[in-house]
Amino acid sequence: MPELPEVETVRRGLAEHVVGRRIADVEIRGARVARRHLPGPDDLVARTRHTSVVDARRRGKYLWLVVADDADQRQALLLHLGMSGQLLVQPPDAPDERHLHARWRFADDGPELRFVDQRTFGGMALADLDDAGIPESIRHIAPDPFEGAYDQAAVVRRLKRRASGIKRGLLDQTVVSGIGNIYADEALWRAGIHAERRSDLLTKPALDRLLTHAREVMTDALGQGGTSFDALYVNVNGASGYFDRSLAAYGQSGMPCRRCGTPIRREHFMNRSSYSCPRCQPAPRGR
DNA sequence: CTTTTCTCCTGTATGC
DNA sequence: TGCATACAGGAGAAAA
Repeated sequence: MPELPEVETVRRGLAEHVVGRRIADVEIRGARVARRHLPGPDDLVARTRHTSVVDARRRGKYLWLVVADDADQRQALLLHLGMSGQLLVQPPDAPDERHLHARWRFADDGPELRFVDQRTFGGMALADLDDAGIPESIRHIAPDPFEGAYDQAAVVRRLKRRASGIKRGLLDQTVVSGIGNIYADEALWRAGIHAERRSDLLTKPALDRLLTHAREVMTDALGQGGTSFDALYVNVNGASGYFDRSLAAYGQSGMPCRRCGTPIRREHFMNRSSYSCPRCQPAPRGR
């Protein structure tokens, strides 16, 4: 479940291993992985081969390679890992992965880049960059808490106007991006707020503290290389992150709360699981 | 307009 | 043992 810390870990790997290299060839297998590139996979291949990778950037859970052609016309190769996507830097002679969907070979004949995705919720598309350097197709995605463009007071004002559960707001990528189910639960646990508390009934200071916890828990996770529960999330070298050992709420049902010892509970919410401490995060009345 | 629900996918775990 | 079902959930389309 790659969220901001996991995607940032991957972005750093791309910055180290791919930026500065010239793409010699691109191979896309099947129609699904490039389904959001409306002109089709052949168009994507034709427009990215023989370009140079000049940057690797990220907003929320989206990341993109900035590629430049010989006239220095720049475009974004926009990538999303979805649930199970991996970007792997592999020796050209490494055997194909079971769910290999795309491969980039480079003019230097060095390691190649591969997009592997078991569930294919992830994918790629080409996009134009706007004046701020953001791909046009993700203009609806709000800045994430690590960006200069992030305005926490503005996010607080938006959450203060929403008449729905606070966790929905945390997960809404048009409000604040990068937070998924894991870090939403961790931020809510740190803040002592139940997922279904109404966003507009929380105080602005409480919303501000919650967002600060969200940024801090993602900073902590980034320091551990992200969270891995299984082999589905790995960095570009195939290595797992270690933040799963530090999770206080997510996936911890039955384990004692690290603050008060009460067993962590699991509830169903928005067609997924929510984990919280019954004592530190009391459910709102009238539910 | 805002908010909610549905759908895409496949490997793993669990139940009968 | 074998088959059916639940579950993991990001994001966008569709519905309310």
